[in-house]
Amino acid sequence: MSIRHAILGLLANGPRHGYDLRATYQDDLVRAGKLNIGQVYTTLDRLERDGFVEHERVVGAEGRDKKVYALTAHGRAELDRWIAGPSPMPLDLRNEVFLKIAIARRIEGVDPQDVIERERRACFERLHEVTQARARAQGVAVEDELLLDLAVLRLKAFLKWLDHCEEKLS
Amino acid sequence: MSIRHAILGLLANGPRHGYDLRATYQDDLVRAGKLNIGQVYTTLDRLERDGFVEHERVVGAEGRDKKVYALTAHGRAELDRWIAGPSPMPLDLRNEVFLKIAIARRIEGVDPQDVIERERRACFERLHEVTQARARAQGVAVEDELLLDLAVLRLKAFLKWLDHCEEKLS
DNA sequence: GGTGCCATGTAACGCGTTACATGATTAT
DNA sequence: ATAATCATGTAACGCGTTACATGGCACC
Repeated sequence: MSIRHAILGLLANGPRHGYDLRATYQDDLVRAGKLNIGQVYTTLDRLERDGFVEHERVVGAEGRDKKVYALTAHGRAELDRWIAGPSPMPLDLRNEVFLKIAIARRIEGVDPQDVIERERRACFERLHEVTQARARAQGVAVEDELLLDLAVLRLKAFLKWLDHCEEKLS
Repeated sequence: MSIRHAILGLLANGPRHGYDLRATYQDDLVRAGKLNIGQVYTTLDRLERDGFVEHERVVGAEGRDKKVYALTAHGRAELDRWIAGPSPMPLDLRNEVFLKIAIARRIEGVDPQDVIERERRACFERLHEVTQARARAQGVAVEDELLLDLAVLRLKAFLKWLDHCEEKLS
């Protein structure tokens, strides 16, 4: 549901067309993120179908055809509702590492402690990468920093959890 | 990709049929988790198509028809490869709360600090719920505890991040 | 006779990804 | 000329969810 709301959010500051929405998303909203252009168009179709946006065909000064989308009142209400409400924090019952450990415990000849150790190594490496990226982002853009700070906190929490798993399963 | 591997993992201890796989998943592997039975069958179809499993029609003692699936050598190799390799730890570039904050900053009349405050409250409540569930799980099953411990660590990390956001965006 | 569990599926939809196709304009 | 960018789409596939459909068996 995130891309729908991201697009609604970008439209809150005025009408835009699909290609422009993608550029704004990638260059301004989530600088490290990629947004598939095909998905933008299908998402806009669905938003229009649901009455959140409406479009107008505009022939630009250059002669290019554009479909310029604008928020409807309904769309603005949905955006406000989304921003005002809390985001779900699900339990992550399908966590891949958890599943891997649980399965490893059930198979003969596989040591779950080895799995934990390998995941820990990979997690450390990842933390290192992200920390370097964080250093490079320092002072460039606040939001880039925030996203990387979140990743760092998550990875540290995960490492703590892996230690915890090792203890409890020994 | 998690369900595919979970099913391969459950088949490592011997052949099973779809309905049984789902029951084992829910009652043994991820006790808090639900697995849609339709998805089990479509996943088994795909695993078979890819050569990871093969099935045999078995008429049970009661007269019920069962399709009993077994790992192929290829499937076992894939399972081992999955267990041995690290799990991806992506950056979560589409994190809903991050998007919400970023969008809130770009819309007039919306205060991102309010968004952060609301998310924090929701996060606290969630932490409280999960902590209670954790207490109930204590001593029942180690893996139930681990999953909830992970959730607790994640929520705490997220709360820390929200505090961090509040500072940096003020 | 009905309810519930065992057992298998299909269909429709949403969201996401990759790849392909089509044109116009702009810059080199 | 031709490559890049602007601009719009479609098609195919994977994975996930909900809902629907079918039938046998067991128990009350």
